[in-house]
Amino acid sequence: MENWNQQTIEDFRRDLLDWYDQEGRSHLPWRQNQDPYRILVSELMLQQTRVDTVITYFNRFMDALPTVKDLAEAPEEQVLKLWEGLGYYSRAKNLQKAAKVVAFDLKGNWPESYDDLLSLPGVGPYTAAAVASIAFGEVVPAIDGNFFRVFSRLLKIDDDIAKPKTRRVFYDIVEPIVDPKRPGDFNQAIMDLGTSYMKTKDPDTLHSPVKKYNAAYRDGVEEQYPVKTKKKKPVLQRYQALVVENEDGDLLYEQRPETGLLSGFWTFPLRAVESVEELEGEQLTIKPVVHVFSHRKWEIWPVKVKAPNKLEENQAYLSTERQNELALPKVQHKLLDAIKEQ
DNA sequence: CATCCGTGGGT
DNA sequence: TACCCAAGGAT
Repeated sequence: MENWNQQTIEDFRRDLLDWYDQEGRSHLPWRQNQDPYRILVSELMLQQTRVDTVITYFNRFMDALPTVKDLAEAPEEQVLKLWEGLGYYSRAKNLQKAAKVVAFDLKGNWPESYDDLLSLPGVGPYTAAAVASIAFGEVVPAIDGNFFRVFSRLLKIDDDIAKPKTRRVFYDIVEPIVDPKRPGDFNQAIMDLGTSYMKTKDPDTLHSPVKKYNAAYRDGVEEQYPVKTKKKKPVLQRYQALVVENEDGDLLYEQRPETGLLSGFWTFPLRAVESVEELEGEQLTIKPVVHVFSHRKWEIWPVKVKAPNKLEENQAYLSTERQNELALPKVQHKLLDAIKEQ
């Protein structure tokens, strides 16, 4: 592993920020100003999600709910509808919880330090550091995937970034490198670097503004970094989706439990089946609807069945209009498309 | 600490 | 196709 002296650190900051000032993504909508609300919303949306995907969601969200008070007072149904399709929906629920803390409990006075921001729902070490540095100028590294990748290559850090304890290793190494005069810009410059010249696949280090600091490139081992253990593949689960239409043309839905995957969302009633032979009712499609989550793969066979005599507590017939109002998970949209095609 | 938690894009 | 990845956090 490399060890930079003070002069190298200062040279690196200058080269990085000079490049950032010239070629950084200053056009991103959450970089218009340093409003902590806008920064927080963008950071929650960007967790495990690409910038290109987030931009549209972010602009729509800010148009609908421009202030933290607007978000705190909004119906959760509206917040989820604005989030529909982004995934990891607990982020949306936590974001609104955080907004309520700021707007109501703290009467609009934002927590400004890393430690205080950490106490907000949905705000972990990365997001707390990002908001503290970008919105409030605190000198703290915002260690995300870009940060891990960039500095693992620059300094040849061999620790497995999939291990939680590695965050502490990086923090100790990198904390002295963050520019104390421009911590927010420093963190964002690392992100811009990590998605351009130092991206995951096919990096362009030859033209990188910090090429001369890149030890892994110098030694011809850049593709070995970052060190990261692989994830396990999703486990296959088979279901049949019960499709029931009443005399008004409404469809039977079932609300999922308040915990777990897609918690609280409405879908067709899903029943686990061990094999296709177990399917009951009239099969509606030739091929199953397949949907892949982070850790599960659903194979769903829509079947038409007769209406139940009595609805369960968590069941209801929903009109087309109501279905459009609600945020529905992607897998439910796929099911609707599949039965519509038949 | 390992696992859970969505989705879309790239190869 | 099957797999990997992308500005992580809660439990």
